[in-house]
Amino acid sequence: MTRRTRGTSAGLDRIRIAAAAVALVDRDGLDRFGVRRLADDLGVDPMSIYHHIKGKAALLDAISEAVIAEMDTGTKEAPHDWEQVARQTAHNYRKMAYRHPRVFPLLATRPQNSPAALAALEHLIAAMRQAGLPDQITADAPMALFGFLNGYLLAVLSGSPDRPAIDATAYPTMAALAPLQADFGSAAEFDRLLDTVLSGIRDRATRQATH
Amino acid sequence: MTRRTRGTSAGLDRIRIAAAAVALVDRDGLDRFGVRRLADDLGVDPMSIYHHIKGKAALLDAISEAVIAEMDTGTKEAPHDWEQVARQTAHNYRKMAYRHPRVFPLLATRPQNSPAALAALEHLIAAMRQAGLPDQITADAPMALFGFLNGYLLAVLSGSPDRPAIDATAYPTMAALAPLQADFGSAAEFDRLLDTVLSGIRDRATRQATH
DNA sequence: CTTCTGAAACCTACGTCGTAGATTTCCCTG
DNA sequence: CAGGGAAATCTACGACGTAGGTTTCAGAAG
Repeated sequence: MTRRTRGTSAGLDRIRIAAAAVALVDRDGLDRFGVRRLADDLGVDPMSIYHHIKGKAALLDAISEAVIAEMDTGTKEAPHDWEQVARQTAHNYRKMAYRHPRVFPLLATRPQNSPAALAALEHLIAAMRQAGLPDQITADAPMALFGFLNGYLLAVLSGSPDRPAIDATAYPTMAALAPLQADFGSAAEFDRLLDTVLSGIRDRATRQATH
Repeated sequence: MTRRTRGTSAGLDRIRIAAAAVALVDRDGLDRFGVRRLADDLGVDPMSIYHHIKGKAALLDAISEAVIAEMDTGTKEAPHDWEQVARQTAHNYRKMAYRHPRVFPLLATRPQNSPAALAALEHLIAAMRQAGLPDQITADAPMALFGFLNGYLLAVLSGSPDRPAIDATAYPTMAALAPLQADFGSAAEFDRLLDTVLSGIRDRATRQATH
């Protein structure tokens, strides 16, 4: 009963494969991910996967696409204030990242061209434009916001669970401020940093408007 | 003449290995990087490398350490205005990233605990503290700045050389603003986004001071 | 001058990986 | 009932990371 006979259907398709791949990365991490292990999880011959997804690189694309698609709930509401849209998007993104910490490096590294990702961007900059923000600042906002989100979440999620203590004599200021960084990775820290980035966008907008 | 006799020195050490590894990643990319190819470049047996660096993971650590160390020129000047320090650090970081675009994902993914990296951080937050910025904002600044730098540079450097055109009917606002994103990856765009982040830090500081 | 010792390098071998190419089986259409 | 395409498996190849053993040499100890 170990293996299927040769021509019978195994019910494989892109969706099922991507879901199993996400589960495998969540469980074992990116290093241990591979076509053969994925085939084992699916109870299938490794080469069967290639009839639906053309190679390992495409598999990684499918993983990031699946994880992004899982995130797009609740963006269909009426257009709010652009800052509310940005905050909501950022928090949804963070939630997704914490659900799949070992998948996240894939998202931060690869360009995101999936419909779900583009729709979220369109929603955000449409709200900014409707609010009357200068076009150049609106055009720059996605890179500023998602640049920060990707870099910050990458640092938080791939940081070692026990952060090394700092040498107080070599780096006195860092040592003095260390207590204020004790909530590393917390929602409170995230809110502070997100506020900083959004403040920057707002500030640049008002400066350019009055100039 | 193909191979060395067995006990003779090949002049290997951690420095030479790391330099060759950086050159190999620069040339062939992270996917093609491996112990055997590195040994070929060095004219050496693969296992010889293990007497100086204990495994592939440690090799990647050595690569990122070498690239960071190459960056620390010019931080020994007198303490300037904190914004000048931040801008200088950011520009140095960007220069390094553009010199080694295929190494950069390594830096953005791994926590940076090398002395060179810590010294740059200490320099930055010392300048902020001396300028009288609130401690919490100073403590948050490194994550805000390097979060942005890592995420943004990752997007710029690993983006495909030909960016896909956007669907004007599905995403009208993005299509309308596309001309303003034409300088993707340029120094001008970088300066605008860096200004945004630094404005956010400054703005938060003044708001907290007057509050 | 001889002997010992440790380091540096190489050689062999094992299990794993991604995937190209050929083969088998099923299902659907004519 | 014939045949063709789709889905799955089987086989095989080259490359990878690295554990364990072997060889050689330089310098210290006697």
